Amino acid sequence: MATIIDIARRAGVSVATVSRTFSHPDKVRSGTREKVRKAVAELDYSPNALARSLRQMRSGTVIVIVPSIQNTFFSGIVQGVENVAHDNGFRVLLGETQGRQERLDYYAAMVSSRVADGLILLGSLLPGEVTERMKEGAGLPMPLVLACERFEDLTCPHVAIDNEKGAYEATRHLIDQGCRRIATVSGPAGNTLSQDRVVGYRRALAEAELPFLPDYVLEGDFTVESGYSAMADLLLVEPRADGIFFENDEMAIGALRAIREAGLSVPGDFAIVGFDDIRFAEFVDPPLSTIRQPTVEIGEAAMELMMRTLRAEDAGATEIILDHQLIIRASSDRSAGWTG
Amino acid sequence: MATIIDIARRAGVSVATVSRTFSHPDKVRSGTREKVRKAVAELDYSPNALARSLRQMRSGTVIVIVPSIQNTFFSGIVQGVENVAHDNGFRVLLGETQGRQERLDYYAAMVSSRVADGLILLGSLLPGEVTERMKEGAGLPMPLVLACERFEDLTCPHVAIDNEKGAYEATRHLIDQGCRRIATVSGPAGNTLSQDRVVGYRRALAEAELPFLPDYVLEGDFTVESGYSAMADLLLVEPRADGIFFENDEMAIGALRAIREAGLSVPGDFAIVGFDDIRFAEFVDPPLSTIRQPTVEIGEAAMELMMRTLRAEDAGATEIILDHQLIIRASSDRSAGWTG
DNA sequence: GTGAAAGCGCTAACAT
DNA sequence: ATGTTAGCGCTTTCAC
Repeated sequence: MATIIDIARRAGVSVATVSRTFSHPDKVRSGTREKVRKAVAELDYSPNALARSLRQMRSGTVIVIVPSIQNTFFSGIVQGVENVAHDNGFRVLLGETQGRQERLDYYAAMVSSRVADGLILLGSLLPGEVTERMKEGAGLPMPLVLACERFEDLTCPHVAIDNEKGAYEATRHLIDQGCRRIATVSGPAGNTLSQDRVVGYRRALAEAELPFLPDYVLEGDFTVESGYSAMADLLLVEPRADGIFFENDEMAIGALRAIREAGLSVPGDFAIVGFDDIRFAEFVDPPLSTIRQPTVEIGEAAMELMMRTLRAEDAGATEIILDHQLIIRASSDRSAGWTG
Repeated sequence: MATIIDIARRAGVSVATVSRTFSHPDKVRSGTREKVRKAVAELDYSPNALARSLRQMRSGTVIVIVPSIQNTFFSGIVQGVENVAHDNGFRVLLGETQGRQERLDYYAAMVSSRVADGLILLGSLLPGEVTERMKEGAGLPMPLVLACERFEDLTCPHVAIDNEKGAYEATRHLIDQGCRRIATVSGPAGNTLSQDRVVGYRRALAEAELPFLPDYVLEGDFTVESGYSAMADLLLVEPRADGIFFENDEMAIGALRAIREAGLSVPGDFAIVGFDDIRFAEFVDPPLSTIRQPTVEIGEAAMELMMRTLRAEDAGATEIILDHQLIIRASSDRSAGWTG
């Protein structure tokens, strides 16, 4: 495997010139550049990024942490991250945690060992190292940007939508459709994003002077399966709800099955709204109303914040809130019946 | 940021000893080991993986290439890869191509520049570098393992299921359910995996002495959207099909919507079978019959092959074929009506 | 069991 | 514009 020395020898120049040809081409005369390019082609050389990173003390790589690549919601965000990373000469790699702390800590260790320069977190987990530092009241132990989730007591650049408002609008929409007994299926209790959405749900109820009933608040974990079983539980609650706000689309899709199996219908018996607008949302029966998040923009903003952090501009506690959008489909449309 | 020298100084030993404490603890007396561990804790040291990789000439990282993290099928495979990687002290990172050649080439370049040691490919794309070398009749330019897809003229370790047989069984099952006019929606034409499945479909037809009608073979691209539009086309074909084999579940789910919108039913008007058994398959209406692939096992086998390749054991053209399974759900069950 | 030292491939400061 | 060289942090002979 050819090294920079081989190229230098072959091109009849110094290693410094070869290096410059790659990093600062404008500082090399074009004739020289040509000689180098020729040698590179002949020997099929490609620079050793490890050596370069070691020397430069930065890897030029960021890792995006997703809870699950099975969750169809993250793709747009990753796309956005990559757009900006590419413009800045950075690589993007993905890590999947499957909700396991150890897995996240494993990726965090890659930053500590300088395999990557920073982490963009899409999930609801924080590296153990970070949690410890927070307790000590110290700063972040590594460059970190949160996309979507926020954490109590953690000062960290962060981009998201206004979850409280999104949930409020979803619930409000159900009320406008004539629902009066509105339930919700939330994410895991510790999840701030989920908590924010529950707050929005309650605000909409309060504003419409509808009672808040604890029995109408079920806890899920954002999976289809949990939506199915939460719905099974909800079917037993009297009086029966007539509208349900699901805190993500996957759970809503799981619930559709439970409702179908019970011989009930949507939106006739239950008007339904989800959250995220995943790709399947408009293909289920009936097509799912939902809150669409601007995923690509979230990713772009997150990577911008990461770049600022890495340039030591200290993005600090910068918080970027982007706009969401209520998408009305048949699952909540009681005005015209529903034809699918 | 502490380096190995800081630790050596603090522990009162040489850098060699510190290094050995991490890499070959058995070659260090336990008392010495303890001193080192103490210094490490005090200075919050973590070894610079770049320096280590540079010295060892291997990065200890493999990249798994997925076409899209929106495709819910890959998660299990990644899980399997990680199981084996972890046992071997390897890191796993993901790269998403979104079907774009440039993106794949970008990840391939990470191997050339020694950021990663090899690539595990889940998609239907090959790095440009590899394609070129193939034309020259040369060997692989980098460690590569194919999971799922195979390529003509490419000698490369590879793990998959028997796609031809899976498709045969799916089609055969439709025939057993009484279907006589069976259509199929394939993947992109160039895709070998898709070609293999079409072959299996045709074999089942031939065996049952059913005619093969080109009009009954539609081309999709494995997305929900393409399933929807292929189905829209298929609805216009006379005589109308009564059974359809979709080469993946996503397309089948898209088709369900088109069928619904046409006022037709499944499995009454069309019995349907998909492929992959993605998580949503049993939650759609009606639940989808499908061919389940042993995803975790595929990933494990792929990483085993990668390890062999990296240990220069030259896995060569090793091919591992794993068992699939026909999952029968309501979408193809005409024996008992369908209750969802 | 432990230490001294060479060197992995590259970049950047300095010299010419 | 180009060359010389130190050194990034680590591992690994080779001595002792």
